[in-house]
Amino acid sequence: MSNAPVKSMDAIMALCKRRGFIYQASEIYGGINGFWDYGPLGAQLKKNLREAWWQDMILRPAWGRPGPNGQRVRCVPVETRIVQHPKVWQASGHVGGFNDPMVDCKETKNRYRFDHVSVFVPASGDPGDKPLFAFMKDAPSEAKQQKKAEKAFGQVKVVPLTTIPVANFAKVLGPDAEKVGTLTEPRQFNLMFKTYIGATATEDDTAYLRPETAQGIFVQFKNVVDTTRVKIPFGIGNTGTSFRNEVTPRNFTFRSREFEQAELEFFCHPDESFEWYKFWRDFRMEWWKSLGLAGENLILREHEKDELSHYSVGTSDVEYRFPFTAPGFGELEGIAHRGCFDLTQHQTHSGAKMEYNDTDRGEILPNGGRRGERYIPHCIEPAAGLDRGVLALLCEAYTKDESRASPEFLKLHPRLAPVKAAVFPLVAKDGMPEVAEKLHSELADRFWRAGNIEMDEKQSIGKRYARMDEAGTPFCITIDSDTLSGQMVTIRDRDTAQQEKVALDKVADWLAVKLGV
RNA sequence: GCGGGUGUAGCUCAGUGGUAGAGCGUCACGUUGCCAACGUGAAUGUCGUCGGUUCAAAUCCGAUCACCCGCUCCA
Repeated sequence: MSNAPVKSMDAIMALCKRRGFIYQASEIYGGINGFWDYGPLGAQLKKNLREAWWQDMILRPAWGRPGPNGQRVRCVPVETRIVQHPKVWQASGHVGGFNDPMVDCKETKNRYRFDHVSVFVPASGDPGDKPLFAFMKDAPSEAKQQKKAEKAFGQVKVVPLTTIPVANFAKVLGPDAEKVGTLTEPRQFNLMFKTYIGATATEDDTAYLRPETAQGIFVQFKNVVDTTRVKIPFGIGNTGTSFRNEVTPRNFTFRSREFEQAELEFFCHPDESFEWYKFWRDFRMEWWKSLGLAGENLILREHEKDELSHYSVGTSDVEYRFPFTAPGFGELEGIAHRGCFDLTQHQTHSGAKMEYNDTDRGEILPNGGRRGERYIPHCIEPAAGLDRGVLALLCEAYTKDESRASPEFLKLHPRLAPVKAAVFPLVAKDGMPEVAEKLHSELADRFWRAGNIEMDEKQSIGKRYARMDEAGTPFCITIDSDTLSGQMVTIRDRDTAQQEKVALDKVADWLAVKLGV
């Protein structure tokens, strides 16, 4: 466990507001539960993260390194719609899976997912007038209820609450309750946003806002294969907004009802799927580390067997220790081996054939070619949350150091920092502002693709450094008397406050190296 | 959904029935010689929202919204 003190989430949120990273959505109307907007710095930070993903997953997947098959990894993008045919969500299982029935306990006010509650009942025979002891697996209620049940019945067995008729709930003792019969009948909660298509919309025109971007990829899989000359193994990436009616939006932007995903579906032959799963799992962890989430706040957690979806043979999460989850972790990205579940589901529901004709496989024919093999590809899904990524980066970057003139600052990685550099005249006289303005123009024209270059001549030099520290700007370039006399500028490093002298005409090249552009 | 807490300037907060406040930040002018320097001045609030009680409400009451914490859920 970390010895570092947990950072104050209140302080991080205050900085995010103060410096224009994150605002409450519709704030002047009192806000709206589960929605957050990005201000100027936040919008640029998130764009930089999205582009880093796009560059490292689509344009040059896995930084150009070979995959398990020894060849360069190939990925292509798609951009699919938030609104899909309603049948997409039936095929994907979301209409069922996102409608989990819940039971409430009237006594303890706790709410449980109906299919997560288990019950101790007599191993044989009738419980008579004794209660049935409900519990949550791996919760304190399990041992407590087991003890009571064994005292009442001797030999006990475990059955799911779903097998108990609602009429018998009166005999059920809730997991943390004192009295029997406090559990309500299961109720439906729809986690998908509903909408209506057409100007004269009626219930017949119901559609849903996507709860994940992945299904758009599966639905277009066949088109991509038929029109782009991709060959298995390959990936299809998709980024965009998704919606979930979270029961309890919480923890700043961590659990928002509208959020952005960056998902890759990597299609491969079933025999190679486990190797690809490990490849992507390890690369995704490395990727987040490369953006500054290094250290013990980031972990890769392999799911236990009983956590896995019924179709998945392996899933891991990249998790970050947020201030509000510490000492625990919150998920940034899930890397799932989804088998051929999704394509098979869509093949069944739509009738479209999702088989891939792999001409690199099968027996060798007399002419030297291959007979080919037809199969539904298996799929590895690294699915990242971009808003969660931004939040983790902000939390990790937030640094408090009372010994500095600017006690709060953001150690954002230069690749992600919304402002790449700032140019200051040491004092606003003696021609320094003019030199600064010229350098600012030069740098802005050269680096505008990467991010902002700012110019600031107001107030004392210390205040300007402090302002840039809070914005996470990695480099401040100061025009001083050495510039006027000897064409040298002073560049100050955000994290160390160390200064370095660089020739005025070499600043752009110096910065290009530091920014890696 | 339940329980607890909070809501006053951009941020942090004081103000418990009688004229809306402080520090920091922001802006302007002056100053400036490397880490939120200094001086002078300025702007910024329907006191979360709606309703009620009262001669009078930021303050008391009710409702509602939002955020934080716990439970629950979850990517």
